[in-house]
Amino acid sequence: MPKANDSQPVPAYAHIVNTISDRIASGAYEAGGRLPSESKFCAEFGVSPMTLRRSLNILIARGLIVTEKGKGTFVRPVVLKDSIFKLEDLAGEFFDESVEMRLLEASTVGASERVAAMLRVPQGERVVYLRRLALKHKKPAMYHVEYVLYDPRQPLVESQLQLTTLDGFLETARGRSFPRGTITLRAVALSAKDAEILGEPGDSPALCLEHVFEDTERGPVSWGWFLMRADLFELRAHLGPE
Amino acid sequence: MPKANDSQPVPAYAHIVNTISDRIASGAYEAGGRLPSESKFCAEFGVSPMTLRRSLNILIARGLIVTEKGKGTFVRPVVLKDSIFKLEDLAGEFFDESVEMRLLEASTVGASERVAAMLRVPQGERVVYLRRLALKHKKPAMYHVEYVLYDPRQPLVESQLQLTTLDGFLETARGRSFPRGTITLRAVALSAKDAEILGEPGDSPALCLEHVFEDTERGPVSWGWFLMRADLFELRAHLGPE
DNA sequence: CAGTGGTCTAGACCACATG
DNA sequence: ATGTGGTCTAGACCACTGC
Repeated sequence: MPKANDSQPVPAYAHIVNTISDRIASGAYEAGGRLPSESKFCAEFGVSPMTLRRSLNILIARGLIVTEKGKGTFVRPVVLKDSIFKLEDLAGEFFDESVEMRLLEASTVGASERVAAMLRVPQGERVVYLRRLALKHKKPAMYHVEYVLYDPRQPLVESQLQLTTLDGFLETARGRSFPRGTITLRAVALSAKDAEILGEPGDSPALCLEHVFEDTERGPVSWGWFLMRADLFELRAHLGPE
Repeated sequence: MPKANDSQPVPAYAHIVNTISDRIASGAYEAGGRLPSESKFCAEFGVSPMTLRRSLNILIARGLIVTEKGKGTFVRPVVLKDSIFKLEDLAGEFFDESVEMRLLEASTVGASERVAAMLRVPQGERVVYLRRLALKHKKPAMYHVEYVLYDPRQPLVESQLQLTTLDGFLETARGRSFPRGTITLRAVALSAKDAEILGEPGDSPALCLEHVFEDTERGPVSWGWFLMRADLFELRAHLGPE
C-alpha cells in the first residue's frame, strides 16, 4: 500500500548496505561506536525488519559491524588479521593479452616416492606429468608443474592440454571440476633448475602456490604448484569500508 | 499453528545450509548439476520462501552454488582462483605460548624520502620508528618494522609499546583502530641486515606483509612490514564444501 | 503460459540485557 | 517492563526463461 516499488535496479537491502557502509567510511558512525537500533533503521529507510536485517547480515559478513544481543549494533574496528587475500585478484591483474602460455612437457612418468605419497598411489605407478610456462611480454613469469592421476579410460591428458590456451588456467585448473581442494601459498627460493626456466638468477625469491585437488571418494587426484616471480606477483587486501 | 519452534540452537536457515552443503560434498548433487527449485526446497524443509532464500544466499556467498533467473540453481564447480587466504589463519597457527615478543627499538627519526612519500609528510619530518622481533621457541621468526605519524599531542608511542605483549600484535596492529588499510603480501629475499636479525643466511626467502593504515581524513598514518621466515609461515586455503 | 529466481511486507515470537 | 538483536511466516509482486 505505502507505494509502488519503483523497479529500482538497486534493491532496498543493497541501498541500505551502501548507505551504512558510507557512513562508517566517512566517520559519521565512529569506530567502536553504537549504531541506531534496528527499529530506528527500519523507520529511517522505510523497510520491514526482515529487509533491514538482511542488510545488517551483509555488513556483519563484511566485518564492518558486530551485533550484541540485547545491547546493540556497533561499528567493528578494523584489525590487521582481518586481511583476506583473493587469488582471483592476482589472476585478474596478471592475465591479459600480453600473456602467452607454453606447454613444456606432457608425458607419463613413474611416481616418485614424494608423488606417490601425495597422490596415494603405489610408488612407480604411472602418472601424468605436466609442465607449463606462462610468459608475459615474451618473458617467463610463472612456471607450473603438475602430477595428475592417470586413468586410461579417460582422456585426461586431452583436457589438460586445453589449458594451454590460458582460458581457465587459474580458472578451472582442471578440465573437469572437482569438489575439493587445498591450496598453500608460501615464499621459496628458486632452485637452480627452476631459476633457469624462469630466467632468473639462482636462489631468487618466488611465490609458490601449491595445490591438491581431490575427488569425492577417490582422494587426491592432482598435485602441483605454481612458481611465480616475486617481482611480478603480489597479493593485496583492503581493510575497511568500500 | 504448524508447530512450536523447538528453540533449536541451530536455526532453520543454518540447518538448511549444512544439509545442502553436505549433499554437494557427498556428490548427491553433482558438480554443475541443477538443484531442486526453491519451492521444492521449501516443501522439503517446511520453511517459508524467505528462510529458504536466506540459506541459498549464504551458499552463493560461499561460492557453492550459482543461480540463474528463470532457469534454476546449480552446483558451482570449484575453481582454483576462488582460493581465499585469511591472515587470521596464519596468525592463529603461529601465536601460542611459545612465542615471545621483543621490542628492539622505539624512537623518532627524520623521515627519509621513502618514508616521507608513504606517510605524505615533508622529508625530514619527525616520525615514530619501531622495530620488533617475534621469537618462537627462543628463535627469531618474524621481524616487524613500522613508521608512525608523530603527534606530540597524543601518546602514540605508549599505545605502540603495549603491542609488545603480543596480545593484539596482528590483532589490532594499532592501539587505536583506523577505518582503512591496505595490506600487501609478497615474496622477498632477505637483505644481509634483515637476515642477520632473523638468524638466517643472507638472501633467504621470506614472506613480506606490508601494511598501510589510514585515517578517515588525514590519509596514511602508519607504514610498515612484517618479514616472516619462509620455513615457518604459509597461508592455506580450502576449496569446496565444509 | 507456467515455472523459476529475487525482493519485500507486516506482523509474530523468542532470548538477552538493562534498569 | 522495555528495548535490543534474531528468526520466521504466509503470502505478495516482479522479471526472466522456455515451451
